[in-house]
Amino acid sequence: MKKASIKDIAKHLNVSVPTVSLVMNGRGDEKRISKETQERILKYAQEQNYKPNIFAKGLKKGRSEMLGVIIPNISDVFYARIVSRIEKDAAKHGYTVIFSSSQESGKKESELIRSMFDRQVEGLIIASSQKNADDILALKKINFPFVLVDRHYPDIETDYVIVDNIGGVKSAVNHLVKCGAQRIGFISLKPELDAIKNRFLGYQQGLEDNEMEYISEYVQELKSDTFEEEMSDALDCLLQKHTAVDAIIFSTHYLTTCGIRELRSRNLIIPNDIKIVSFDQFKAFDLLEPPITVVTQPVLDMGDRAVDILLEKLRLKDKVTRQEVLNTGFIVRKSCGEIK
Amino acid sequence: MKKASIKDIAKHLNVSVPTVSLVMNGRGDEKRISKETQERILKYAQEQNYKPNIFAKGLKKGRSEMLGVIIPNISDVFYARIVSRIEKDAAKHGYTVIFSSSQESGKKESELIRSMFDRQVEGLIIASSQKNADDILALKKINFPFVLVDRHYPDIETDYVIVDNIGGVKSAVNHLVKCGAQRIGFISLKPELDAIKNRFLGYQQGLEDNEMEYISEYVQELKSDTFEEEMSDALDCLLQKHTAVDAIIFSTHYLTTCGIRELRSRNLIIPNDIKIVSFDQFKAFDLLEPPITVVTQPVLDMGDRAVDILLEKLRLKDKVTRQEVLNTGFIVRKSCGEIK
DNA sequence: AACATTGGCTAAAACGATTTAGCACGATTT
DNA sequence: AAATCGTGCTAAATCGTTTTAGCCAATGTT
Repeated sequence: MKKASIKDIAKHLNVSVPTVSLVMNGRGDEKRISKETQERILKYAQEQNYKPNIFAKGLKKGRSEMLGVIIPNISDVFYARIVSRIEKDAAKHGYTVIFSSSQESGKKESELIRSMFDRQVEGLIIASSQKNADDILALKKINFPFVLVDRHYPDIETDYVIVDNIGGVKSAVNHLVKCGAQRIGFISLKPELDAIKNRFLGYQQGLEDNEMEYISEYVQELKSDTFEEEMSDALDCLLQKHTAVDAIIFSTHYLTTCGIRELRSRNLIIPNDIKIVSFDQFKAFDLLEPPITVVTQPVLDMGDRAVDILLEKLRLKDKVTRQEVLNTGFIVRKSCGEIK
Repeated sequence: MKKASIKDIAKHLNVSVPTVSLVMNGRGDEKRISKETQERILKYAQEQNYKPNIFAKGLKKGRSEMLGVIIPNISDVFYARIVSRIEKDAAKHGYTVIFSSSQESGKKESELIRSMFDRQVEGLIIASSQKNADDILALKKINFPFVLVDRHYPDIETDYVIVDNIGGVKSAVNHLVKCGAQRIGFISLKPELDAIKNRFLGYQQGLEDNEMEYISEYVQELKSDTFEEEMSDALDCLLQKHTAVDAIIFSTHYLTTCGIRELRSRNLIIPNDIKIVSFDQFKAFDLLEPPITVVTQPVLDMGDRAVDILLEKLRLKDKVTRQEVLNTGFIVRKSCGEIK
């Protein structure tokens, strides 16, 4: 567990430093180092538990064998699971991952990109705050390998892996209609992220497909940092006496939990008084009374695909961009009642 | 966003490389470089967005400014939150964090320790599988700076930050007794981890403090990879007709969720038929019917303290070991009924 | 006038690897 | 006998920094 340098090895075996280096890098045959010498070197290196100094190697080769991952927030399970998958996949290919959270701040994200760049990561995987088009453009300009996950910039052509938000919400609308919903509300966030915009589009298109009227009062958009205070008013709007909705789609898991708390405090019974669907999975949703019907996102696949694409980019060094839109899943539970 | 080396800067300003280096490291005054030269260098470096090459620096100084974090599983919220805090704290002090998950495997953990060591991290924070005493001893032997969090080796003197598991469970027992529980069961894991052993000890001591008899049939220990299948039998044991328990303490959040599923399927009403307390918080526990009373762990504090201790160790390079046992919290909800 | 001090820098070595170019020797070819 | 080739290695340069030792000119001291 202590440090033997290539010099120590060379000295001890009476060979030159380059000879050791070549053999250790499997270039012994190519450089016609005799089998015998090769074996001596390999054996002794093994004994000494020799590991090349990563800084020396990085300095010479300009390669770090590190990938950077930037996400909004590691304590959100959603991102934690993506990262866990990325780390596992990257390790399989000899890459170490360093990650950092941007806290949804464009400025922090920008700093992180630069800092990772300075640390010579070979590629980046970014779930962007979407407030940082400048850096994304800069990365693209210098042809630095990166892949966006979950969040992308629709106006910038990049590699990305995202989820079919439109389709996901449409499937929720369709299911609610089948269960007899007539007036479907939509509680979402201020449409700062493309993903959120698309969930709204999915809602609209879902209504259209089912020949239902779009009523703007049925849509409530809360701020992501104060939704807990705003939820009550939002529900008031949706539940006004004469035109009360009989179903609600929540566009994120935390809106769902927050909304359920509020509905409970109004003594509304799910699904009798109101049916609900959550876009985005949360672990205990099956434990609630009633269990909550959800649109699920293919979290692990996103991690896998992002790494695949990044590694391919690293290998081919091409300028082709690869885009993937993954399908959502749907788990029917009791929060929408029965299909009629 | 491109690369200017110290050489380029030196050449352009007609000064030597060391001069630039000294100024950039704030040692200009100490080395009596004229104010004027210092300003020229700083200004131009700024313009060129000069960042020292991290490999060259690391090579020369033998310092990486990286910390390694090894945890069982990043997709467990508990560890995700710890890591998020560690990352934030470390960044404040100029350290980058690299982390990896051991998947509770001693072998994987050992590989990770070695790989991080090879990557020249300056210190490690480890939530150990506790199957890897050898490496921990080896690290200790060479006086490598590391801190254990959440999981420690009671037989090895190291720095660590853990939670008062005994006290936490005792507070659960006390509360249940106050609510009128007479026969308290305990559902836990096979005692492979010290933390789990201590939760059991807390249960025993809690009973003792309340002058209740310890009945071994009231304790069920499940395997961590098959607890879902075993839960049903475990509950059967606790709920045998004549001697059925009237309260259960679950020793982890996932045992709690699993247990609740089973209790529901038996149509047992919480807290009327049975009272429950969960050791370890889970986000939706307040949303269940009834909301679940929990023993909370000071997750963020653990992250903070671990980084504090590690940085102090790095600074002082002493051999003193620091141990901290953090207190648990307790949130009373309705799953234990009312205090009588 | 000889010596010491200060100010303002720089030369050169070092960190540990990789890479390029090429040497020395014997064997083979012409 | 000279030229060529193959074998098995090594010397030296290089990557971008930091650090140690010390140079040279100007000024101050005795």
